[in-house]
Amino acid sequence: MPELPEVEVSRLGISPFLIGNDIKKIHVYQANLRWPVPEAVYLTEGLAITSIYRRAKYLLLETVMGSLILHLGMSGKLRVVDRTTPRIKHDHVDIELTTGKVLRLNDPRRFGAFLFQAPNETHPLLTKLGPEPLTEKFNANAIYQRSRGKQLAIKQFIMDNHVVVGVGNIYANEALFKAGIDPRRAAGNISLARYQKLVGHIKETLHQAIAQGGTTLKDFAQTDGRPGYFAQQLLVYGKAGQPCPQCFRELAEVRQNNRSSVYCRTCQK
DNA sequence: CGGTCTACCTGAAAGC
DNA sequence: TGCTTTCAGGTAGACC
Repeated sequence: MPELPEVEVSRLGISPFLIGNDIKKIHVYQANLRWPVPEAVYLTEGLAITSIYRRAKYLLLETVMGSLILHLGMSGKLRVVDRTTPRIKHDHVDIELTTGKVLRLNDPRRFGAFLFQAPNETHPLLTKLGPEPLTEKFNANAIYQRSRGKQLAIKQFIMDNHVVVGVGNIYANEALFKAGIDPRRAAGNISLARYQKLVGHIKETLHQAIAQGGTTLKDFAQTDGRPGYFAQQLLVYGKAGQPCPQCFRELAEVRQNNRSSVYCRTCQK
């Protein structure tokens, strides 16, 4: 499922229901997510959620005793429902509030996570992450320098969490198309000027998707339970064999590290 | 270290 | 129709 825009949209969607309200009880129906759910999550029962922020694709719900950490993996969804709403298949975790609302995590593939971090600590998973893509810390100069000497394909380079977080397969494809860069090109073989273009397109693409409520394919629903928006304008992802939106020649597809890359042989070099 | 590959899990879709 | 195979938006950790 979710790429960064969906996670950000989820954050915006759930915040009004959660911030300032008390956690009544945490219900873990399936503790075997990507990592076992730690007992420490129960330390937050009885406490108010003071803020919710996002780091990469992790959501952190803060209380004075520590933060609950959520990750949606490939198939996770968050919804805010009434306490009495019956659970459905793959509803694994409920964060029940004293308001009668419940933040409910549904995740068929269980690649998601529900973890905890103590106050003034950073969970080990969050310590090695690269810059946020929508901040100044992610800029052309920095990744140009970092890419020198690398034979790694540019697509894999920008999907590396140490380089920049939050660029998943969909947006890597889209941004490379907009920047006119062949996804297979060696990262170390790309000029600063082209990195400037690429960085701009990554930021723009993510901004657009957030603004439109997150790209919605089959797995995402709005956090208040309404179905999500459908198909923002993706230019190339999932469109192999169809005409390039720019030159109308057939879009090609290759696999890189087991992930599909769709690109235009003519427009991307 | 840099780069590649597997593993985790379910379900939809495609192939036969 | 039904069985088998492939693929899916993530990413840590093992491996060479």
